[in-house]
Amino acid sequence: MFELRKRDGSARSGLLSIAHGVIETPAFMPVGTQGSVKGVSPAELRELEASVILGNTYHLFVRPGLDVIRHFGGLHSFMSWNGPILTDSGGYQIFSLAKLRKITEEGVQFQNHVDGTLAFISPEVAMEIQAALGSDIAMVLDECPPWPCQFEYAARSLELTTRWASRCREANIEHSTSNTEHRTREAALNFQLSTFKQLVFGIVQGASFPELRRQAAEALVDIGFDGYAIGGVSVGEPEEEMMRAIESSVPFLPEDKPRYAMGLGTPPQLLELIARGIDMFDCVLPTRLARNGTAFTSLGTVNLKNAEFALDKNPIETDCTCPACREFTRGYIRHLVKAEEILGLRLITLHNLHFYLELMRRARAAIQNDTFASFRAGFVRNYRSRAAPETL
RNA sequence: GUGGCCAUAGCUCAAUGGUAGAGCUCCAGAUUGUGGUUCUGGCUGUUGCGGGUUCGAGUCCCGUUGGCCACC
Repeated sequence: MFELRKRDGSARSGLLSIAHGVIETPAFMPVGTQGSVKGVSPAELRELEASVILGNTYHLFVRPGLDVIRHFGGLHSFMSWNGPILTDSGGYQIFSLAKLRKITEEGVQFQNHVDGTLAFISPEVAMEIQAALGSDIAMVLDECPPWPCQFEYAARSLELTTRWASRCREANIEHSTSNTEHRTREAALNFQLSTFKQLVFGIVQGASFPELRRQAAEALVDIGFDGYAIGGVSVGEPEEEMMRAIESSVPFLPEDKPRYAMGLGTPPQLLELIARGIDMFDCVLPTRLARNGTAFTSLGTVNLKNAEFALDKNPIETDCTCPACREFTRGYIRHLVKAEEILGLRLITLHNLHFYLELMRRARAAIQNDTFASFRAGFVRNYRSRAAPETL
């Protein structure tokens, strides 16, 4: 259940209580696509105070597959993470990774990107997989239209996505009951999994068309979900268009349910989105950029591979309390990255996740203190990307 | 000492006698429901040195220096 505790303008702070814990919002969810936040152990995630992580239905379905996941009693047990998990439905990946997609009313047939095997995912299958994964929050299967996208295509796609959302809702209810019976045969280890009800979030699509976004939101609210995501953003569109998609969706979502902007975003974007009433985020930027040597700081991103850091004895960010900054210099981390030492990627990943999670903590505190607007303005003013001032 | 082979970008190597290139390194950039991948740019040359032949030499000839191999 979601308890909205504080508002500051349109920004909100709340508590989302789910099976494996409580999530304070606004919240950032580190992405753990294949049952692992790349390079980071569950213990480290706890130390970073990550309250929820994201797993991916598509990837885990393709590999290791449902039999293995079931054998280990679900994703929590498999990866040894006992905190909340949200699973993406795989909709986005089918469109970004898989080949030979064939979309029908029933579902999507595709060739997976690992070994090319043909597979089929329908709304019911997506929910079955997520039930087997045992995630706290499941996402509906959606079609994520590309950008740019014609109105006709977006409208037709949205109708299908809406029908799929409805089917996912029904499938979830069935699984919640049948699951309990099934799970009682599992080991005691899994008892907890059998006793909770998986939440389901709908996904607002509609590309860049405000009228479609509104239709999408209203249709989802009619069906009734535990939370509402905004999808079809961060697919290459300009930032203004992304913000417009958010602004044309949020007003039609209920106040008392969490709102999740999928796949976003840069630190300034997160604050802009919080200011527009978003509660949850996931984004690969902190982890992916880390693996390419880019670290987030309050002044913007720095590419630690750059020669200027070779002799730098400062931490990535002064006063940062993350595991990387407590012990290591920029010069050393630069060396590790240049030498392709795994530790370098890990340290920057830890730092970047810390940066994102700390940003959320500060945002929550600011909302509590009714100072969010000035906090946001101050942060954004301070934040500059050396790489690309316009985009990061 | 004699004979042979070799010498081109920081490295490993290309280049019919006709505008000296590639990969790696290095220097930068991209990355938004994952992409340790990948992609995109950029810098670098007295072609070991000195002569000669030629309209034109990294390429052919002579000398020389250095390296490697074989044989005394």
